[in-house]
Amino acid sequence: MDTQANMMRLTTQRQIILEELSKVKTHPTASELYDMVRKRLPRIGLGTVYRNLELMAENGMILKLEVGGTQKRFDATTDTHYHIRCSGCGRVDDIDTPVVDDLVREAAEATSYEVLGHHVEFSGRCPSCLKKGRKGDRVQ
Amino acid sequence: MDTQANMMRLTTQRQIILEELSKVKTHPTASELYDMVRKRLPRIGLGTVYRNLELMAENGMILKLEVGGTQKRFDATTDTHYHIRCSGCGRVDDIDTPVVDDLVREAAEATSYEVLGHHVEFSGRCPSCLKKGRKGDRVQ
DNA sequence: CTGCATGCAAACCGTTTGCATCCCC
DNA sequence: GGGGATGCAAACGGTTTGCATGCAG
Repeated sequence: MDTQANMMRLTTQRQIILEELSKVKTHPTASELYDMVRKRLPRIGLGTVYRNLELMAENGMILKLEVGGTQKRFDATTDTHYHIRCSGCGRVDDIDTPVVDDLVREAAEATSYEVLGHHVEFSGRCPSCLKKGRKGDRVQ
Repeated sequence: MDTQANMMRLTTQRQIILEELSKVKTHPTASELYDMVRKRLPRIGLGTVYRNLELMAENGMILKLEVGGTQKRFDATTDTHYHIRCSGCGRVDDIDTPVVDDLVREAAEATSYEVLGHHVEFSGRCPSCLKKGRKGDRVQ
């Protein structure tokens, strides 16, 4: 009921933000995205990026990932899928694992909440952090 | 290898923070905990609370929940379990659902990461927010 | 006496917001 | 001409950190 309702204008900024986000398979933070977009729109403001990411997330055009770490990350792929986050460098990748809808059903039985969705986040170490050795564990 | 190694001193502050955290089944934020602890240790500093929560999380004595929302939450129960977060008020509760270890196995096969753990976070509306009606959806 | 832990306050960093201007309808 | 969108910069809120002091071993 929020999804297609209040359709917003597709301004140049919004379009380019969306394009840049769609272009990558990483899950950039707002300021990473800001840097990417700024190469094409040098005068864009950080605030505009935040505002539009928020708006597009509300309208279901993109996904706002509230994963671990300090910064929010964004994803142009909106259908439910799981993520894995590297505890070494904070990088987030998709995990190509079947979504377990049963989880929601089970949860619904186990709580007095109205269960609306779920997200699974794996944690681990990405290949390049593995290569760098087992030294530092702390990040972000 | 980090867990019991650098064992730290159990200062009064640490002990009381731990006690207060264990006392509740909610998953308090650092400043909620700060308020609770301050009733017993009026001169404690917020920094001390943060420092000690961080330390205890590193030593596996407590869990740092990096769930959605802006603030981190803490949990004295350290064995893996899932959570549900109210999109209305941000409250976080345990979900009494069997932990799906298969998830980790599947994930391990689907990625080049070294998979270390996982967390499932459900989202929904808590009883009291349901009661308050369906109006505002936005929070935190 | 020595060093880790604390209290305090300032710094930090990601995000949000107020406001004047701009641009599209 | 009017209303939403933008750029800019200041404000915000949660967390971290530097530093002088305190306290346990």
